[in-house]
Amino acid sequence: MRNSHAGEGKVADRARAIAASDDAAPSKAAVPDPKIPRTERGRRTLRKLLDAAADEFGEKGFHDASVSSITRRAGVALGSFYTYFDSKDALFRALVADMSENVSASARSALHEGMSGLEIERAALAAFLRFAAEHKEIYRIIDEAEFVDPASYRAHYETIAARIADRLRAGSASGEFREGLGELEAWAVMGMNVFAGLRYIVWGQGEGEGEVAPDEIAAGVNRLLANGILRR
Amino acid sequence: MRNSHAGEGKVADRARAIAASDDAAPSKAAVPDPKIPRTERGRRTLRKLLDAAADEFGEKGFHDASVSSITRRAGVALGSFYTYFDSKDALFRALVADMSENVSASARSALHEGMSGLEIERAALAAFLRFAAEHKEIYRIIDEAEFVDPASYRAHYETIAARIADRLRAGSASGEFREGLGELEAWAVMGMNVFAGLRYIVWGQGEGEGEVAPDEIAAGVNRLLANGILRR
DNA sequence: TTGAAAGGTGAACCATGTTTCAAGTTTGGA
DNA sequence: TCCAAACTTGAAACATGGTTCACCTTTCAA
Repeated sequence: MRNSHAGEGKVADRARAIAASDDAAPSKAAVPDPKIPRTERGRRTLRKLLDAAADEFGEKGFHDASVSSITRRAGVALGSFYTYFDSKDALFRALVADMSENVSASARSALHEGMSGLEIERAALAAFLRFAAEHKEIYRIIDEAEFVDPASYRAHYETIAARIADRLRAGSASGEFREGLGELEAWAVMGMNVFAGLRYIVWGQGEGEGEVAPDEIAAGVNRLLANGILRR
Repeated sequence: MRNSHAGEGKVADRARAIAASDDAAPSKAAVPDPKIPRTERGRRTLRKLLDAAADEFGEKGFHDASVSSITRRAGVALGSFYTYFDSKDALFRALVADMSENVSASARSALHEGMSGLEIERAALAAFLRFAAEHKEIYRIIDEAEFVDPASYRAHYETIAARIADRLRAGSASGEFREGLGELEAWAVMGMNVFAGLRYIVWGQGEGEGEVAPDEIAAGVNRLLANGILRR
């Protein structure tokens, strides 16, 4: 994990998103969690903590991660942590909310006007896989939310499923998809996507490396989704 | 959780499976984890501990579960726990191995000679859903294995995926399924199944109850799997 | 320039929970 | 009937790590 590519970037925008943006935007009622810093120095520290936390949680999981280790990574004193978060849990929740939002946003931005229903599903999956490749922590963090923050865990999947269901119904309405698609199918689609990402992005290829491109995976899953497995 | 239906049964067979069966069967080299008891009393205690642990882990998750709470449930002294397990982790591992084995067995036993490829997939899913309905802890326990016992977690899904992949390839070979089905499709199928179970079995219906029968769910997913979403 | 607010520090406090242990009690084969 | 092995017990030793706190430093607006 650590720094897959350059140093900056990566979680930096995550941090920024949470830590009241630098410029305009009147704080949009912000996430309740991090106590928003009032000075530039404060924003930098919060950012360091969030970045360190994402790495730490991604590597060790919630319970093996420790606040002191996080502050150590961030190069900050233990006590400072509590200037920004009420608890280890609060930090985790902030991270979950943010990651959840980021995946959605990422998928959303991959969709364009004029795409067919099928293209939309393929593009959304490809975007998700690319996001996961860039932020492998997402799986561990979301998965662990099942235990640390069940409400967010459920909300995460229900939100995504709802969005997929809407798209499927729209496809049925337009005549591109068959009738009768709904929630069940949406959950099935989501499951396909999540597991494809687990196998090929998070765990990578079994043996002699090789990296399967997100687009190939998305194409394969899309074909299955379109026509099923029956020979026609 | 606790006692959905009658008292006995449920996890009892799980316990028995691990705790060297009462009757014949020369201990089949047993799981390395529980130190196999030498007396009848010992076997009873081990069984009680395993049952209590399955409930406890299912309800609270690994970290919030405590050894003392487990022994309390089991009606056994704290110290006795260490007569049977080296650690809390060891107990958890034993449970994961066992549950994993039980799901597989359950699905396997639902398949009969002469079923078509499609029927096999439907039956396997229906069996899995029924099993999950009876042992809702399975989701939490397997999911938590990602953090507590990563190797088992991976092994669990890889084993299942491999089995599905074999069935898909067999279907291609027999001409029932289209060509080109393989690992990717297997993972996608597994994902559909897992998420369908999460949504409809573990989380139940969103609003006004109603219980969707495993068979209905399996039928719906099976139709998607067979023909996809495109209108034909 | 200045001082009040914001931020930083880390030792110490605590709560929790795992594991050990020395001393009984029960079991079951001889 | 007998006793060594198996099993039980629960208090206490330990380990870990989250959270607090009293005091110090930096920031920044006036």
